[in-house]
Amino acid sequence: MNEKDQNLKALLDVDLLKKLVVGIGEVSKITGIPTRKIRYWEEKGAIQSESGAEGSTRRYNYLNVKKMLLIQEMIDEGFTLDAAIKKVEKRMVTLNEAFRKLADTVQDTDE
Amino acid sequence: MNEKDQNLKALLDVDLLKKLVVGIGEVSKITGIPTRKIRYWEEKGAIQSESGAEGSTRRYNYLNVKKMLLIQEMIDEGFTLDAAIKKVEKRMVTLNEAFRKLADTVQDTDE
DNA sequence: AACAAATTGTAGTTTAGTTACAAAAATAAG
DNA sequence: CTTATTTTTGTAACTAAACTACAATTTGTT
Repeated sequence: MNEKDQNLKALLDVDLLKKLVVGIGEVSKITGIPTRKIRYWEEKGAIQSESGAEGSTRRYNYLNVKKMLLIQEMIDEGFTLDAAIKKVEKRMVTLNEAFRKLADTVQDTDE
Repeated sequence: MNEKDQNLKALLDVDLLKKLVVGIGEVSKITGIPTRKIRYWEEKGAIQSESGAEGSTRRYNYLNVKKMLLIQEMIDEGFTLDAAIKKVEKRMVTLNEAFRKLADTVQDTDE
């Protein structure tokens, strides 16, 4: 493991990053998407919050928020919501995979 | 910029990471530290939430949470709260700096 | 115009968080 | 062991954030 990776390892706690889940109001502030719209997108299946049980409040992780930003981008470019969802879904496969790999790189014990 | 850095750049949106601020309940779930204790530590100046105005709710970012975890570690090792705070404060200088550098590495436009 | 897709509004309710008290444990000092 | 200090915990009364479940409006298509 080289120096850069070690620095990264010391700094970036991916386990922690995964647990940093924010409320819908915060997501709205971050992305500029109204909360009402976020809930609608979720109804449509565009995004999945970690709400767990019914009656509890929605929580979104890093990748969820990223996904919303991407969907919004697509829509701004003129795609319909459905088309945007499909496009972004593909993109997310790669991102999820990359994220998993990053977790490995950073979390692995020294070689 | 090498391939690894590029992958990292595509994946890790540091601007977004900075904005991922969680509520006190979430922090409590993540760290195992009771909310009451978190507020006490904040009174003592051990941590600083991004609560802005009075009456508003506390928000904690990645580094805030990291700091709490470190303080808890120190306490578990037998340090007093004050000693733990001082120790961790030093550690955080480095972490903050490393974080700033990471932001640069990842956010810089291609060379 | 007519239909469907997408977004927005909101009343009433639940959940999460706040402050400002005080009390109880735990640790250190005399 | 007693007193003082630090640290942690409890909780009542209140405010802020989020939820659901309706419906209405706006936007885009045929």
